[in-house]
Amino acid sequence: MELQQVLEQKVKEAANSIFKTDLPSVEFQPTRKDFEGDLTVVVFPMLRTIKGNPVEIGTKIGQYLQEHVEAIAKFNVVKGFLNLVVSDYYYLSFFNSILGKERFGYQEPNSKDAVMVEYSSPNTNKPLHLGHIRNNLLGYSVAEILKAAGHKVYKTQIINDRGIHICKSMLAWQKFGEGETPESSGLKGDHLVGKYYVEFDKTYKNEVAQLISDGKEKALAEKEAPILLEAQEMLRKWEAGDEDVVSLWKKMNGWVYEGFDTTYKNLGVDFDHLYYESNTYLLGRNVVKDGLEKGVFFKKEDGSVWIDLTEEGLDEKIVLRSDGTAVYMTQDIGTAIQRVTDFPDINGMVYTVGNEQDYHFKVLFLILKRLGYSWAEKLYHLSYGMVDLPSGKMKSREGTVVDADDLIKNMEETAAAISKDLGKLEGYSEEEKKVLYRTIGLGALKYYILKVDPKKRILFNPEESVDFQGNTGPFIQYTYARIQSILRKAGDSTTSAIENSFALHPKEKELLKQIQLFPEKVLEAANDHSPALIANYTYDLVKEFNSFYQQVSILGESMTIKRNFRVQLSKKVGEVIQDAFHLLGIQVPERM
RNA sequence: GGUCGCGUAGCUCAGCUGGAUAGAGCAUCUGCCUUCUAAGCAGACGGUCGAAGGUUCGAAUCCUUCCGCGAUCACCA
Repeated sequence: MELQQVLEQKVKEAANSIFKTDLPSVEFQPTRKDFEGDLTVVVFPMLRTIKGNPVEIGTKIGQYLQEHVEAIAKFNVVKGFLNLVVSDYYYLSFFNSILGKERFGYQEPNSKDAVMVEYSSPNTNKPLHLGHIRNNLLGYSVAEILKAAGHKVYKTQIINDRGIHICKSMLAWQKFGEGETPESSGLKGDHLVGKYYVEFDKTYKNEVAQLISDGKEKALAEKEAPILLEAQEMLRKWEAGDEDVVSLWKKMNGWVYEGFDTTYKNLGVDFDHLYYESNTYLLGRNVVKDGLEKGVFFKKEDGSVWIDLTEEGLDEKIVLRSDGTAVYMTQDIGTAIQRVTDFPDINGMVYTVGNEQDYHFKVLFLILKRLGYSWAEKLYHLSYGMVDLPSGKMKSREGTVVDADDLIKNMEETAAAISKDLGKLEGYSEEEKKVLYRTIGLGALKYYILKVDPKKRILFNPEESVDFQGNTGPFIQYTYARIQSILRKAGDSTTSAIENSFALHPKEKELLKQIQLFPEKVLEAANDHSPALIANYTYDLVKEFNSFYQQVSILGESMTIKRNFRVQLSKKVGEVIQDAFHLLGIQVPERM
């Protein structure tokens, strides 16, 4: 990075002194594997300001660089590409400069604006499923990446604890539950509540079918099924503060939270601050009233309030019902403002929500901008694709979901089975093994999901399950474990100083180049809100290391200088793997 | 219908701020455990980058049109 800046300067200098022209910019790229060199200057763009043959121009600039830049050892020109060979000395100096640095690649903590990252935000009427897992992993990872990029980060979620959906579970439990509790049934709280949500749906469907066979029209039957009317009545009571309903609501939500907590803990995600919709759903109405006075919104004859977004190519959007009650949008406006009030230092928020809500967030951000909030410019919808099954969409009501808890358990079991098969864990206690199986199982799952570009949809086939070989979490964890094994055997060479007076093996040089990329990858991932960039970077690093490991003897090297260097190089690769995986929320094992 | 996103090897994905013969993994096939963990390494096979135009010295990458898949356009959340 630094070298590239120096080179850009020097190339401009060269153009100036040789061709008497100013170059607006210089284009670099890593040299392709099939050519000699480390960094390549593309000559073609210069032809706009320098007339002549690209090979000649490249050669002249190459000569200039070789003479004036110490780090450039050699060069060659192929067509319009000036390939620069960077000296071993340069890479060794670079390595020395980061040797003692912890978390090389992370920026100074809290050196940038505070950002709030929202993720998870589930409904409280059913357990979490694979879709929530993607959301959680993405949100958590992006939060960690933003931290590493220097931001202060608040992780949050808004728990959708009120509404018709939870009333459905409550009602079904009241009718059919016979006082069942998590304790009495042995069911995890969220699963118990989810069970009654499914119960409700069954009854509802039966009632609708009955009404239809009695001669009702379908649409009417769906609106008038007695159990639905009852649920709606229950919601009204809740809003009126009916004691019995509220206390049932508290009890069942409590069960769900306990269940969620377990799942979050197992997944390894956490939150700094929680918002509950039951506290925030009334927010926003005053803001809308103010906005109405300021002319941001307008009122229709029936009293409903709207915003006109046709100038932006969107439609009119309702922000307050004619009866004065809030819609989803009203609430989100209020919540956003509330958050900035609660955490005055935040300048920017990330909403981790599926791409089915793209339109909603586009509108929300526009409204906040029109209301004149400066931070509204820095809102980001981390929109991700749905996780689908081969059979289609996951539907909780119909039971066609991959349950989060089941999936995590499955992954652990698969990891255990493979580990036992390989049998490399002699000396490990049962407890240590359990921890390891979890590390590997979760590593496989998290990597599998995070390595794909967030905006792409994922087709998850439970039959084929998640791989443990190739471009996978366990592959990377395995490399880390191998490195730790070397370090255990290396003795004092893990800390001895590095001399930079020897020739690098090509594999060593490649590794150093790859390590050098880490800081910019972190910034890029933060900028793009994409954990996939970190995953792919780590994979490339690890592949490079394994190739080195295979070809070059580390502990078997007889020259002490080289042996020490290789040990330290391996150690640093291990650190980068660990730090990179930390950004994905994945643990690394000492052995596996 | 309008808007947005996606379409790269049999499968899963990189590459997309334009640059050299488009890269990995899985699957299939071939080698490599008397040397630091074979969840590994080395190699073979496999591509009209959805299609057609355009911009450019140069396009998987940018623009237009079309096709396919998905989402969205509620006084639902």
